[in-house]
Amino acid sequence: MKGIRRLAQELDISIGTVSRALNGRADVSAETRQRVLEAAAAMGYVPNQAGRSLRQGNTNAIGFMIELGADVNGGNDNFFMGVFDGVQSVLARHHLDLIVLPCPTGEDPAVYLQRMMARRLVDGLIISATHRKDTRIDMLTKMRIPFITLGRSNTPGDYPWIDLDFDGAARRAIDRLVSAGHSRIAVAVPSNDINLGFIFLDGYKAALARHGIAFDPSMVFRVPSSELGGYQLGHELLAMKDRPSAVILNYELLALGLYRQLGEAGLQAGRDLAVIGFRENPVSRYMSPRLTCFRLSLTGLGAAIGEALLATMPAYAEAYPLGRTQRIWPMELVPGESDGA
Amino acid sequence: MKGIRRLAQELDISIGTVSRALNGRADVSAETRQRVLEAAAAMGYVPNQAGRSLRQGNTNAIGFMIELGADVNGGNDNFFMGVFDGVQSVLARHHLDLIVLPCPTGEDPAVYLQRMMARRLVDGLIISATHRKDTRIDMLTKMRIPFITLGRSNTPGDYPWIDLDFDGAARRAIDRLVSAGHSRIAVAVPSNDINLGFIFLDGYKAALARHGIAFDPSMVFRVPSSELGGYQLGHELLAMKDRPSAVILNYELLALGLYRQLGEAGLQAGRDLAVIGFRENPVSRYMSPRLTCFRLSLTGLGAAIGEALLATMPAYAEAYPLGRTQRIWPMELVPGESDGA
DNA sequence: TGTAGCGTCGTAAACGTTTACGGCAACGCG
DNA sequence: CGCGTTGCCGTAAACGTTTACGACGCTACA
Repeated sequence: MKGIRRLAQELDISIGTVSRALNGRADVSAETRQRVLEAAAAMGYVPNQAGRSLRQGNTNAIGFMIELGADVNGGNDNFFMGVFDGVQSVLARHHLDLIVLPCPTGEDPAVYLQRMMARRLVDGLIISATHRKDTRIDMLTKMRIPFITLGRSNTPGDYPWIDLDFDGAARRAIDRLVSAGHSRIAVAVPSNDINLGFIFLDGYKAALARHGIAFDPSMVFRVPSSELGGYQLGHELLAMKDRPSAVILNYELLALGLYRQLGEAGLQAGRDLAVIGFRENPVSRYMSPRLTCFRLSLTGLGAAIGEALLATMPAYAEAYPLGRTQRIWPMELVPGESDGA
Repeated sequence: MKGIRRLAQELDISIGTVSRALNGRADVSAETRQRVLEAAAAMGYVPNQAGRSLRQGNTNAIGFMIELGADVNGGNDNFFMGVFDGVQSVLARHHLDLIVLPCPTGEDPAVYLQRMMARRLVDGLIISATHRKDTRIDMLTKMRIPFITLGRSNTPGDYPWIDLDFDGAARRAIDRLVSAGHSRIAVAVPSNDINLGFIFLDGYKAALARHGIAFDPSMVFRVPSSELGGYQLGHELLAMKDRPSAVILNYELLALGLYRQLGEAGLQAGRDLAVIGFRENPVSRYMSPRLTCFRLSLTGLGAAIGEALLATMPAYAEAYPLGRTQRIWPMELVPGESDGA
């Protein structure tokens, strides 16, 4: 005899009553409930999730899919660790667990996602690193699985998302550089189809236009989102005949490789080239010169994502009124030493 | 009508036969199997994991618990991303999925683990960031859940583990520094109870002894495993009356803060202080000066962990003969510019 | 021809829960 | 006193699989 049956036998009551007592239903006397809870704690009983899932058709878990491929921005650093913390702070209030689903490098994210959803492991899903055209969005809507994306995609449709303020960051970076006298400003974006690069680039163009500066396609550099990519960027910049005086980076760790390349040429960021990076993290905070970049609350972002996801699930409608969130997450510019200001 | 029942009805055969056909059992004709597989693919049928788990008492998933606390070495970088890839390469061969269980910052890892195991989400578990005394090990052995730890603990018992070669790394770092003429060599280890710091320190002491250098407790610095920790380390080093001429770091990103601190004093690693760090990653490869440190294959490590875990599970005894692996993972010294050689 | 063996398949129980339903006693009220 | 209501509980079905068991038809062989 195992599980709830053993517990019921021990207490000499029916398994139905035990279940109701544990689940906090009203039709069980206070005294019985007390006895059940104590016995459960004493015997270390915890309901079998498979049985429970089978019966009620849900899992009480939320999934967070990440891509392990090195070229995906954020896969390389502590970004997700902070976000996970934020998501869990919300989920914990509803007895939901967070499980992370790491898509192996080289596997098609859509195929991986299909496999994982087939396992019915989670009730809702957070997907990150949205691509320019992301088939996962159609797939999830078709499967009627509640989800939210961390990052907009270009895929049409009215799906929920939360995204960083790439547009605002690009605009403020340009504003800052222009008012410091720069007019030839390069931009580095990812070389893959992750959508954030496209948004960043759009913001860059719009900001230039606002200042009456003509867009020059030769100022756009597509490089891998890695330290190596920054090194390559530096190489290309140094090889130009009339070098830009400033560059804004879509990924902060590009700065490390760029610094290295500049240093090898006897140059220095801030003095010989103004650099503004995208996201503050411990590394960018301790680089020399310290990177001028944008700060955001990772746990705050995670919590917002968690709440927005639950808001799409009818089961949590009383806590989070049903709705499809589409939201830009704000970022704050933190001045460093790399932009020469 | 849903699931396997619908599939059976469609084909006008019994659900038992359908199940056997899908699971590759012998007692089903080749023709029937073919029809079933085609129909399943056509209807997009995939077995409900809850039903399957309930019946056969397993989940076909392996868990990987990580701790999100910032002070845990590895939580800050791409370490786990590489290891996940390696683990999955092995698990995929056995139709096992990897799910990552992130313990929130501030929650007791043992309590978290208990909660997650109660869900019966996984058949086996990988735990990382082993503490000096890690209650999770006793807990898992008592619960008879197959597991392996990434990192030794000081907890007694004959449990399986794979750990990096901290001892060898410390020894080779010391050898290199001594033969370059250094005799006052400091060491930085984590300020928390993660076990790897203690092993590193033991290796440090043993290596010094081998060279006939007396151990000096004032050469040991316990700092948080973060860039800030490195900055603090630099501060302490610079404040000493007779400064060591070299330092070895148990965590590579300490170097970033240390470099910063040195730079602010007009000093430079390699020239004014020899620095050897522990683990190579993209950041340490692009720092200036490039960090002399130790390289390892992350995916190779992950694959070894996956195989060692499966070797503890009777269900996979034909693929991996039963046994308890205890193994030191080798690392290779990659010379940089930071040790002045 | 009888029978043993084999290949193939259907039947039904079992896994551990939750929950709809009904029953029973106690209680209140007209 | 009759009857509806309420509080509490037990019964049993249902969730979607897997698998032990037995049945059936066929072949092969004595």
